[in-house]
Amino acid sequence: MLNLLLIEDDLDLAETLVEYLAIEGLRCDHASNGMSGLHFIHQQHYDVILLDINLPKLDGLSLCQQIRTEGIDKPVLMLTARDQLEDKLEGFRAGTDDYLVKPFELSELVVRCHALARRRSGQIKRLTCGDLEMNLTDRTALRDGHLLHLSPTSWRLLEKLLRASPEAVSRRALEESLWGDNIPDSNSLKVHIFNLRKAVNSGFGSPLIHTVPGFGFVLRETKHETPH
Amino acid sequence: MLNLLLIEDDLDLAETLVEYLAIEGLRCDHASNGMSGLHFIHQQHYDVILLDINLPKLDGLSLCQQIRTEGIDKPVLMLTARDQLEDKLEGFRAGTDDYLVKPFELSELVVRCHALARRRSGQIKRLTCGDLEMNLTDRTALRDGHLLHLSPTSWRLLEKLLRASPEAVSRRALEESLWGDNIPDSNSLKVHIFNLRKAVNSGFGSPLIHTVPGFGFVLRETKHETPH
DNA sequence: CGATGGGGTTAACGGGGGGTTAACGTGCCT
DNA sequence: AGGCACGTTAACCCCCCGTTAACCCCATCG
Repeated sequence: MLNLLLIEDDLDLAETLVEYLAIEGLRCDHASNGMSGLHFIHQQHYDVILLDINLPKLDGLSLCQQIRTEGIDKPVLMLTARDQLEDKLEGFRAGTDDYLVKPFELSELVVRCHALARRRSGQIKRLTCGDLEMNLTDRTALRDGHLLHLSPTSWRLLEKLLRASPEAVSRRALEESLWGDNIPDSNSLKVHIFNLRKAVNSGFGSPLIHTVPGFGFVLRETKHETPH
Repeated sequence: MLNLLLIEDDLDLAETLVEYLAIEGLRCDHASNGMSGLHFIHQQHYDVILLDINLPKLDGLSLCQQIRTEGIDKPVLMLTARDQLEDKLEGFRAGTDDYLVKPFELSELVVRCHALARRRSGQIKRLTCGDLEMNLTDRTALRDGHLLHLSPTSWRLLEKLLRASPEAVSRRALEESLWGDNIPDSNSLKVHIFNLRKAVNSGFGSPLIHTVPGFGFVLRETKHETPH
């Protein structure tokens, strides 16, 4: 879920926006002047910052410039009634990422927020299954929030299984994805699966890696038990 | 210098645009239909893609969707005469990053291009990660307020890692950013990483530079460790 | 019953990835 | 010349990790 910060001195407009954004499933804090907005930004993480230009205490352009020189690289979307070309150019010069002229359609604001957030943090490609999450870009794997320690091959195995999930993967396919054409004739795969199981299930309740007898393995949250 | 691709079937408009962009110092290739545009994208690196929606062969929306599903994450800016809300929403749904309605001011297009391309391409003058901060203008690096002494290559290494942070960087990419095409076949990178570590971690508690086994390195604040 | 075979577990070994150190050369500064 | 900073290279060490071969469990079947 996205986490936004709205910096806007028109309280009516702010309230409307926050409410609407909530309906659309976006959390949104609100600051009513520039200094307060700056404070919020330093305090907490936001995916996108919605910034009015006419603000008391510290105007939007200065605020934007300031956080940029501070090295804060958060996406900024300026919301303002100023529709002249020179205003826009000034906004971008100050370091904004997008510029929307009031009055605007709420739904356009929402999709632009998503676009901005995706470009910055959404470039991260992640695979998940239950409480297991694999982050391809920073190459970390987490189970229930805890960092897992995976060897290179364990990593590749898990990636393959996760990509296929909830489908099962045959031994053959797994071996091929690890070794290509020349597959060792030993039980190497078994050992790697074993290690992977140990790493993924270490201390956690339900196992995620299940074996499919006579075929291969699956990664899925709950395996249907059929009492017999 | 930015490298753009314009996909637009109106040849007059295209020519005008390309010329104007050249004046502003932006290189711009031109494709006159969707299929050709796709070909260009696969062929070469672009910083931003300018995309018309009404296109012969393959329309802009489909093209955008397609490259997104291919995992191509380049910034896309849609240029179109369609100004209705629903058109815009459709554009963003297809995965565009920005949407500009014709006719538009050329200078606005330029600043939006820069905004889209800015992220990893250098305009940011100050990079930080935790208590580490790097000031590109006066070429100083501080850790917890203390000045770090970095050799030129250590500096370049750190900059590369910092720009990518919190993403991991492969050994290959690091070597290429240091030496370009002719990479030494020795363990030079190892030594430089070692020196950089010494400089960055000198006397401080948590290390910031982590190795990703079998891949490369990351710069990030320490994550939660597993309870064994 | 014992044989068989698929799957799980464990430990030993060996190579290599990665870390560390020092020597050498080169350019620069005095 | 001498000193210094820096990049490169080679040598060395350690321990992780992949491989392998055992062994174990247990189901199925003759």
